[in-house]
Amino acid sequence: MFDRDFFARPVLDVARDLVGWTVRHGDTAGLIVETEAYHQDEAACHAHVGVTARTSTLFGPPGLAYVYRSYGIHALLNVVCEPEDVGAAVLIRALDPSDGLDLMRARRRLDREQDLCSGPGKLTQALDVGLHHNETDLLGAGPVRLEPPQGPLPAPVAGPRIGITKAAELPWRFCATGSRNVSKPWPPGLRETLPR
DNA sequence: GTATGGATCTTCT
DNA sequence: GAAGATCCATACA
Repeated sequence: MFDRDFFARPVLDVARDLVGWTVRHGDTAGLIVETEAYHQDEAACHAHVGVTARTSTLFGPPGLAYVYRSYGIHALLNVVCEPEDVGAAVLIRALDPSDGLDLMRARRRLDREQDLCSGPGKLTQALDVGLHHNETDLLGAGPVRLEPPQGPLPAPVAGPRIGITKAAELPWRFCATGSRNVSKPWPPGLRETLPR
């Protein structure tokens, strides 16, 4: 078992350390291979505007899910980080599918493993995560759960975030080396992160 | 292989 | 009324 303090740490550290964890919902699960950090101090974060009906989850207890609709179509899954009253979260951007592949294929109406969870909107569809999971606990009490990695992991690489227009220069995207299931190929000149 | 545009809806102005 | 942390089908090279 792990503790809520893990998620109360700086969001950049949590984003880096979550690479290699497992997200599980029912019979489907996958290994996290890509994350991005968002913090209220930078403009790309929803919490940047302060506490509203939409963003209140981000200021809640660490370890909760923040799920919102993107482009009117997709549900995106985040993990709330930093102490309560600080608006920050880690976006889960891609998984290596590990359990329930056939169920994922049925939900995604696709065959190729590489296409099942290689994007933030894809993985929520594959795992059947929806807006009703917003504010549920990811630490074992809710239907969607995070599980820590079994053994030591290689340090992920860091680079700029994807699909945003504000604060796009910050290198707050973290990616597992060697996975083919990332949402977008890594740019040249990738950087090793500091050891965990 | 890359490029483009449509789908669709919550939130805030 | 516009913007947006996306995905996919289609068009072209």
